Amino acid sequence: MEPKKRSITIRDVAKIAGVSVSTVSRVLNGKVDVSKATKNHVLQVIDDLGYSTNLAARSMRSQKKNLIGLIMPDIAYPYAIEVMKGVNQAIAESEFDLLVYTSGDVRKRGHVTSEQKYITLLANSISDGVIVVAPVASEYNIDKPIVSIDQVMRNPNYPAVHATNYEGSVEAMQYLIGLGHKRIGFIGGREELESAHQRLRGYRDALKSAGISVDEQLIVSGDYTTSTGIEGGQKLLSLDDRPTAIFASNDQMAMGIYQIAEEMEIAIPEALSLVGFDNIPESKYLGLTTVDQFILEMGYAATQMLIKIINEVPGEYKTLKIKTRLVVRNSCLPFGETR
Amino acid sequence: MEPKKRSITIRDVAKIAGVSVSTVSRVLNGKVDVSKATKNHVLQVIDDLGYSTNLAARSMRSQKKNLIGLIMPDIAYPYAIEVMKGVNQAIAESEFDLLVYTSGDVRKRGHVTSEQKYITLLANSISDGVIVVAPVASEYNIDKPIVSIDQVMRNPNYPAVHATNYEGSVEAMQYLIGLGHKRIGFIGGREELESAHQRLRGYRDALKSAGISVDEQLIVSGDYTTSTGIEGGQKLLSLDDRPTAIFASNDQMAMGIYQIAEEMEIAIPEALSLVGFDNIPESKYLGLTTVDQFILEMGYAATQMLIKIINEVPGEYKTLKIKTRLVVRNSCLPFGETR
DNA sequence: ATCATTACCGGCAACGTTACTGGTAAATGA
DNA sequence: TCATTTACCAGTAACGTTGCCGGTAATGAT
Repeated sequence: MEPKKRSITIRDVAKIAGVSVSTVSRVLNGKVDVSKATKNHVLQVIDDLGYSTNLAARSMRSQKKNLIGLIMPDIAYPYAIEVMKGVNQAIAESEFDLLVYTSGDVRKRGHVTSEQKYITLLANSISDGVIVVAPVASEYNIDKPIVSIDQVMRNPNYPAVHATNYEGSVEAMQYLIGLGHKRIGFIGGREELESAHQRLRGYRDALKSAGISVDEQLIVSGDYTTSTGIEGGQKLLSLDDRPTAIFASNDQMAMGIYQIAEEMEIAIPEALSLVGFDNIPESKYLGLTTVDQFILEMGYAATQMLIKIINEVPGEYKTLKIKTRLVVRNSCLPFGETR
Repeated sequence: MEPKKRSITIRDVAKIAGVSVSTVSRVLNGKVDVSKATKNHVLQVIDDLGYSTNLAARSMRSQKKNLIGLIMPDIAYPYAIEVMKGVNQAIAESEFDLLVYTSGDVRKRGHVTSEQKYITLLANSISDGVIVVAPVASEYNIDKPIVSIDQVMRNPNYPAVHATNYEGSVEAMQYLIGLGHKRIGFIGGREELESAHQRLRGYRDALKSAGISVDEQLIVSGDYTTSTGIEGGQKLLSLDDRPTAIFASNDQMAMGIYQIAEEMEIAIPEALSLVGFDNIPESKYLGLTTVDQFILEMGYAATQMLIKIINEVPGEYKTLKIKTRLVVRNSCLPFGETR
């Protein structure tokens, strides 16, 4: 356990093996200009000494790092986890390794928008490319490929993978409307994210085309977290003329609604129909009807795209839209039924 | 989108700001020897140019990196995710950032045990310390602090955080035995992990002290994955004199048993009592009775411990045992009841 | 036997940063 | 006023690695 003063360097290996530093480097990188005998010998010494190359130094000197960075605002929520699974899967099939990077709460150090800072830091330093989830900035100061997951606000020039948020939202609403619901509440997502806007737009448009006027009272704001789901649900369910259905713009907020509804003794689906968005694994257990946006697949696709860009395989790399799908479970009932 | 040839370096900043490189470095690191005027000016230039320090170079030169590495064999299973949550929480409260590292399937590159290789790589390169989850190697060639989660096989000298696997296993078995079960199946975990051995030992000992002889037929092997849960369950449930209860040595394998039991039309808990280990989030939804080993807390504690070691706060850093707790849900029934 | 080619390897510079050393001008003390 | 401290800053040497250039010995061709 007593830490060594200095770790073993390539120079140590060279000295012991009786060769030059560059020779060691060459065997390390599988170059041709080295005889089999010396190669084996050096390899042996490397093994004996327990040498391992210093990533920092290598990455500083050479270009290819075989490392992909994944940047997320937080790590501990189902959406993020699903993305990671997808990314991880694509990574496992590739020659790359994954570096998941989270700064916890990025605001803790006093910078309000340090997202960019972290991205540049990571990207310019040690990775070949970056995947950024739910990006809030519109531009990044980067000399490396970057692919974003979830829609990008202003700058559509970055390659991105995202779901058909608008269409999915419309479909969910049509389902609810088709069940006969007219007073449908809506809980919005994080303002800074384009997905939140798209889903709200879908909500409004679906109502309009069904000839139902939008009651602004029924629209409350949230930020995709469970707690705002609870708050929003509370607000909506305390209304004098409370909604008979709620469309939460993600599943996690829908989970919050389950909680507050139970607390207020409003049965789902008997007294309240509920639809979510995302289809996180928990929804299956909850029996929540939701819009599947294939998060895992998005992570997978984004990673594949990034790898292609890094490896410079030719092709057009633009936004990739993944079709959502409504999965009906048992959190909804037709309006009027057993109410 | 057109990548720049070279990223902006500290030298560029220095040139534009009309100061020396070392001065820029000093403002970057908050040193004192720099006037307010120049400091602000340099900061301005940095902002204008969108400069960000190259982590690799910095980490090569200086000692402190403010980065902690988390190494896991895989990322996409509930246990790992819970650990990450805990680690992430401790990170958020600290001055450190987190680097989650996974090599996908480490075997894909032909090295059977590259776990060590990856750890040394990461540790010696860019982090101040490493947390390794479910370690299989007994020794690491590292000059940085290391804390392991889950029990370490042979070398108890590394500080580690782990659950009371043996005691938890005994408690689970006593519960099952207390319900009147005598033929209790067991599915084991990954051979290389100490936790697997401890849980098996608990199984055997509990039976012995209850005066029940161990039927080796009832012990099948697994590797903590859902699929081996299915296989093991199949084996056990196809036995002529099949068990009335199964103790799966982790929840994920228990989930596999739910699947195979449903397929074989064996009702849980009516026809089969089931107990797991871990208490992953899914278990709550499944209604699985299981041994909670507070995974998240383990991640949290391990991270705190590592940070203390890195910051050299004095104290004894040995193995920290976290007490397990049996959480009873509804996957078990007394023997003979509604069978 | 001579020349050209090839196989192999060592030396040196550079990547972008920080630690250290030391130097100059301003501020302070007598 | 002069000496001494202080505040500030520039220059240089590393950190561990890889890329490039060039050099020697062995091999092949004639």
